[in-house]
Amino acid sequence: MNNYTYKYPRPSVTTDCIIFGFDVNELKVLLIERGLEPFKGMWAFPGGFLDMDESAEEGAKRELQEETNLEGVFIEQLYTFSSVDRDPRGRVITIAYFALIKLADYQVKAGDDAKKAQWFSISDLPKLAFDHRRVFEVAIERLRKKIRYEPIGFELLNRDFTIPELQQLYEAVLEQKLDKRNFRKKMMNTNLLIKTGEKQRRRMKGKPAYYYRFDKQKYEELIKKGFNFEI
Amino acid sequence: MNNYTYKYPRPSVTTDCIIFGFDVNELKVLLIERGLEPFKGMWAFPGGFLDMDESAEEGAKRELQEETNLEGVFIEQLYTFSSVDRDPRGRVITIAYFALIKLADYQVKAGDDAKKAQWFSISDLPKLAFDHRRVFEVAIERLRKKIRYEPIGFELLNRDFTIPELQQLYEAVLEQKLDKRNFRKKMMNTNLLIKTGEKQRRRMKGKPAYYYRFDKQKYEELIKKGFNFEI
DNA sequence: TTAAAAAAGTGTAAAAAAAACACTAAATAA
DNA sequence: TTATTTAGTGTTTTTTTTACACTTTTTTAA
Repeated sequence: MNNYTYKYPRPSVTTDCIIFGFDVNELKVLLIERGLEPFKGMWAFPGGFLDMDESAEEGAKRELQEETNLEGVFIEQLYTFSSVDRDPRGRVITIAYFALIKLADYQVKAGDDAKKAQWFSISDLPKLAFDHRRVFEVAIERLRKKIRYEPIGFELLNRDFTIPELQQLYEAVLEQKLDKRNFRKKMMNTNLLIKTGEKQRRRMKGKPAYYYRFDKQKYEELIKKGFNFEI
Repeated sequence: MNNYTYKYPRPSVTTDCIIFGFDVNELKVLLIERGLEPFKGMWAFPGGFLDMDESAEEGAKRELQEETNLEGVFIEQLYTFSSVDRDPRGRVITIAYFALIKLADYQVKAGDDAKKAQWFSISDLPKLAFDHRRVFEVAIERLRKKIRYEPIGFELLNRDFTIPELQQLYEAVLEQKLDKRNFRKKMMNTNLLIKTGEKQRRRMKGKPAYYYRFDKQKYEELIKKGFNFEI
C-alpha cells in the first residue's frame, strides 16, 4: 500500500461527465446516486480518478463508457474546478467534460448495483453532491451558448428526426418559443439537412412530419472553408 | 525530503499564463526563457506548480503577480492540457489561463536573473517548450472569438484610448481590415464609450484624435439586463 | 362516413442590421 | 504656405431578421 511518494504534495485529479439527453421534449441529465460518504445518498455526475496513462479526455471517455456503455459521442472539455474545499476528503481537482447522447440509443442499466444511474429533467434536479450544482450551471450555460453557434443539437436526436422535433429541442435548451416558419427557414438555408423521404408512420394526432438527416460530411467540408453555423 | 505519500499515483498540476499585450499595433505575448532542462534555452509561458492552499485561478494570479508585478487583470481559464507525454519529467497536467494586460502599465523587469521575460509579437514567436505552441494556438483562437462577443479589448488599451487605437487593436487580433466608419458607428452604438473631451497632444502626423473611456459600470448593469456586446 | 381536432407545412412584407463608399477637418513637416 | 497625414462624418444599398395566417394531412370521435 501507500506506494507513491513525492517531494511536494499533489492534488488528486478526477474527471466528471455532464451527460445531456433529450426525451419527450425535455432536456435531461444523467446522475449517479452516491453509495458512500461523503454525500452518501445524494446525486452526482458520473466521474472518477484519472489514470496515469490516459489524458483527461481519454479518462472521461473511459468513464462514460463504463457508466453508460456509450462510445464515440460528442464530448468536450467544460471547465476545471479546483476550489480548495470542493471535496471534504482532501484536495481534489476535477476536469469536467460535457457530452451529448442520443437517449433512444441508450438504456440506463437498471439494477446495476454499484451505482444507481438515472436521468433527471434539468428543471427538476435533486440536491447534488460536492460543487456539482455549480458544475451543472456551467454546463447548461455552455450548452445554451454552443447550440446557437455549432450544430450540436443533432447529437441529441436520432439520426433521422423531424423539423418539429429539432425545434422542440432548441426550445427546450434555450427555454424560449421559436417561430415555426423562421426556424425551418434558417435550418433549411444551411443546406445541411437531407430529407429522407420517409414520413412519420405512427398512431398519433395531426399531420405526420417528414424525416431529415444532418449532413455531417458536408458540414465538415464547409467549416474548412470558413462556414459558420448559426441559429 | 520525499514527504508526501499516496496510495495511488498522482499527476503534478501546474498553471500556465498566456499573457497578451498590445503595443504599436502589434499583439504581443509574454514568454520566459527557460534556464534549466528540459527545453533549456527555449521559451515558454510563465507558470508553475499549484500550491495546495490555492485554487487554480489563485495560483495563476499569484504567478502572474510574481512574474509581471500586475494585479487585478482580466484572467480567464483557457483549457486544461493533460496529454500523457507533454512533459518529459513525468505526468504533468497544466491548467492554462489567459490574461490581457495594459502594456503601458507594465515594464518587463530587465535583468531579473532568474527568468528572462520578453514580449514577442505573435507573428514572430520563437520555438516554444513543451506543448506550448499548441497552448498558444488555443489561446489566440479563444481571444479572437471572445473579442467579438465581449468587450475585452479595452483590457489591452490604456484607460483613455482613441477610436483609431481601438480599431487597430481589433484589426491586429482579428487579422483583418475593418471599415473606419462602420467600426466607429458600431462602437458608438453600444453607448459604452465616454468621450473624455481630451485630444491627443503629441508631436505626430495628422489630426489628433479624441480620447474615450470604456464605461465598465454601465456595461455590468446592461449585461444583467441581458445585453449582448457584439462587434 | 363524416366532421372535428391536431399538428405539419408554406411565403411575403416590414423592419432592422450590416456593408459599401468619399469627402472635409485639423494637425505636422517640408 | 503648401503638401502630407490621419481623424472624423452620413447616406444608400444590400442582407438578415422578424412578424404573421392559412392550407394540408392525418387521427379521433360522433
